[in-house]
Amino acid sequence: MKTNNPTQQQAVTTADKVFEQIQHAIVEGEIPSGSKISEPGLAKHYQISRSTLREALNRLEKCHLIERKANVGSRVVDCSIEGLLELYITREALEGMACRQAALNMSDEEIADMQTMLNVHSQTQELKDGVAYYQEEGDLDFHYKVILGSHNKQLIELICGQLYHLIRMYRCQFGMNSPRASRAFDEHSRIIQAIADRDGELAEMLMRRHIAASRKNIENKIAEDIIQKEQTKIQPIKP
Amino acid sequence: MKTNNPTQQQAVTTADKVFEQIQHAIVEGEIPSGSKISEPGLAKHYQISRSTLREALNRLEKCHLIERKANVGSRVVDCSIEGLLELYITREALEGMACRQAALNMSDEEIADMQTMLNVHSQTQELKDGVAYYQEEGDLDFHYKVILGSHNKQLIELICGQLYHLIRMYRCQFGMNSPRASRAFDEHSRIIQAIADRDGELAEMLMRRHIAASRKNIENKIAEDIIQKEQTKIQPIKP
DNA sequence: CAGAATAAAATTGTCGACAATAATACTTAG
DNA sequence: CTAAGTATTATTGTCGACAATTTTATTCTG
Repeated sequence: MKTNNPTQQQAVTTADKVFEQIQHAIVEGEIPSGSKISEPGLAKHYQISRSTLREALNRLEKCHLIERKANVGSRVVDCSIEGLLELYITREALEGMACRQAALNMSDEEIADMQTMLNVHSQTQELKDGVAYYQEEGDLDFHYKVILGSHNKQLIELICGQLYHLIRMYRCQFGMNSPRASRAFDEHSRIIQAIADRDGELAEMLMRRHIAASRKNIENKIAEDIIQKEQTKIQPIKP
Repeated sequence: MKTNNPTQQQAVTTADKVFEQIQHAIVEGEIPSGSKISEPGLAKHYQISRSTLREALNRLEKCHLIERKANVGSRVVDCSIEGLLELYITREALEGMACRQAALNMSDEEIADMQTMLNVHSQTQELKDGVAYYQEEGDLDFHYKVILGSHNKQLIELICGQLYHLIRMYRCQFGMNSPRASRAFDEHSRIIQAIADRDGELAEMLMRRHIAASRKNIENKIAEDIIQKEQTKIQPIKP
């Protein structure tokens, strides 16, 4: 599974590597959301000093995966339904604008590139017949391309560098590989069309509807699965 | 001058205090934008160990005031015109949405509070007769209240905790205490009205126009002052 | 004299130890 | 037996030193 986003430059320092490992562990739920983080414990577990662990924790805090309080310690953010909805509202605002900017700033090559990508996804989708694959990889590919297409460093950093880690975490924790594949495909198609037409206003509107629809879809699913959530929580590394 | 934003909890650890000092120094231009940061130098200057300085640097990186490269070091972000425009576009998206959410989620007391604030500013403005005061303090007060009124932690953190430090930095570096006071006042007034009417759609639209207008205003001013910019750069702490 | 290769200096990353603060266990008074 | 206060333990914050890497200075070769 391709979990990493395109903005993240390659890890060179050991703090970077440990950061990625812990990030993965949090996103996948191996370290449960809401749990307290023991600095000595984690440092020992990853065979590193506490200083470099703290360096890694700082990066985790940067992408909002943990929260720190002075003289008390760090906790993994907990995944509440309200938090998820707030996240999607924020995403709607940012990606909507990114999509508008993409319509203005993307090069013709980038647009052509995205259209061919959509065709590939289309075939894959026909083959796998509406299975979750599209949602997992294709969906992220599409959104990343649009965001990068905005050519706006602020937007790219905020969405790819920060929000999307949280989104992936929520997706894992709440187990949503939503069955919106075919409808999402149509929506993606129309968005690309608007971008190709250089119609920023329409592109933004469509992207916002796309995300809002996704949010409402999730809202419905959660009401069903909410009881099972407590049981599916995976054990932490250190009990 | 009230430079701190409302989300920032009180500094308790020494790293926090040094962070605030450096933050102030960067925003005010005492440490020039684009300059390299010497860890040993700054640590000696603030009489602290390099470890706690690095802790402070991590927080500065969190609000996008410095950038780090592995094994190379930190630089203060440099204030380019493109960067400023990108920042305002991002702000337009986020604050627009915050304003929409404020219209939906603010309590009646909060709204009343904001209306009285506007009256106070109105009088102050009449007294000082359109001087920059309104832009400096009143404008920030208004925007902070709207953002907090969204009751959305994601939006609040992103805007108040991150973007606004950069915005203040740009304001200082480019010396913009813009003379849009009276017009901005009218715009604020209409936004509050939309919020009071619980009209989220209109509130978002008005806020986006308000920020877009501010952006265009800046765009014009910059073209004039751009030559003087290099000369007005203040000396760094350590040469 | 110019440019590449090498050596020296400086800077960043990592480590282990100590100090300050918070959480826990225990003692003692009511 | 409960509750407040105190002592103990554990955790976080800070420090100085060493290792790894980059930058600068120097040397050597064409």
